[in-house]
Amino acid sequence: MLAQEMIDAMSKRGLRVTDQRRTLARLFAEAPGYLSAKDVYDEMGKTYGGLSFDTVYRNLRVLQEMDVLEQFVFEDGVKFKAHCREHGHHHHAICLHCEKTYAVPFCPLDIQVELPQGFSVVKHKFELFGYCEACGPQAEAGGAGR
Amino acid sequence: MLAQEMIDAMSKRGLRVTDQRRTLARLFAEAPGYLSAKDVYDEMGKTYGGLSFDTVYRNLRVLQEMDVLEQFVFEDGVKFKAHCREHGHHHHAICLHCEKTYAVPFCPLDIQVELPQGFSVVKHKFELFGYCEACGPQAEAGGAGR
DNA sequence: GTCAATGCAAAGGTTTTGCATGATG
DNA sequence: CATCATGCAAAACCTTTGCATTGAC
Repeated sequence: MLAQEMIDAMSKRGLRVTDQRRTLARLFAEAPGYLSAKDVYDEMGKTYGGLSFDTVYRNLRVLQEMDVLEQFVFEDGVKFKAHCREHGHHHHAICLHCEKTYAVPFCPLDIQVELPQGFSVVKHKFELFGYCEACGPQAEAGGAGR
Repeated sequence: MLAQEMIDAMSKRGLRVTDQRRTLARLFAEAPGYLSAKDVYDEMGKTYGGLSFDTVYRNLRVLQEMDVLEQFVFEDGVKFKAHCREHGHHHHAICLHCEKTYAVPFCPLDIQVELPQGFSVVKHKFELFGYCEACGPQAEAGGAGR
């Protein structure tokens, strides 16, 4: 998602386009992978001296509620990335090194999965973790495993 | 997993079997679903007056490191349950109402999933969320969704 | 000018750590 | 009786909330 698209989305929904939000949009548009609230705070802090944590949280939340950002609960905390442009239902392969995500069009539920007796599925998760072509398995040593 | 098995596992690994750990084992052996640290604290607090949070956390961590307990990161926090007895690789269907988990023997990776170019998989998740036969879809209203 | 966004301060919740006390093997 | 587990207190951490000020439209 381009920074401009995110900004337009905010504007269209009646949110005010501030300097900070422009920078936030650019940050996520350019980020290769996921960013935690702290990542965002640190990165934005370089530009904005008196930046405060609550503003970062507020903006992350607003943007997530607008579907501009996607939230993902990692074992070491919540992180965000720009909403992916992939159309239709799909899943993700996430690189443990660069945390970039790749679309996986296949969905396990499209085939006949044997469910527990009488279980009705509401939601499902299917995620692959590993190393992408660019990072390669050699990245494993210093990887972001866990 | 039976409470006695958990206790034996602790003993075997040189941990001391205290009253509290016995109760903890029983609690997880009897719990239908997942328990958060707070759930455990509240439940154990009924029996132990001066129970402290740090002890609960310490024991949960120790038991998890010993593979007696399984940890699961829900969107609303970390929860624990007794390690499941299912043999071999499998996945889980989790009831959003009672949080009980059911084994799903099928694994998506057993069939030919088209992966991103050059992606090497290290780990994967496949989880189903919904309502089990006992709870039924009617539980949805008061369910533990989110 | 009006209303939303920000910064500041403070609070709430969760999890961890250090140290004296008490219980287990 | 040596050591580990516990309770207590306090801290660290993450996230949220209320209020005055600043800035966008």
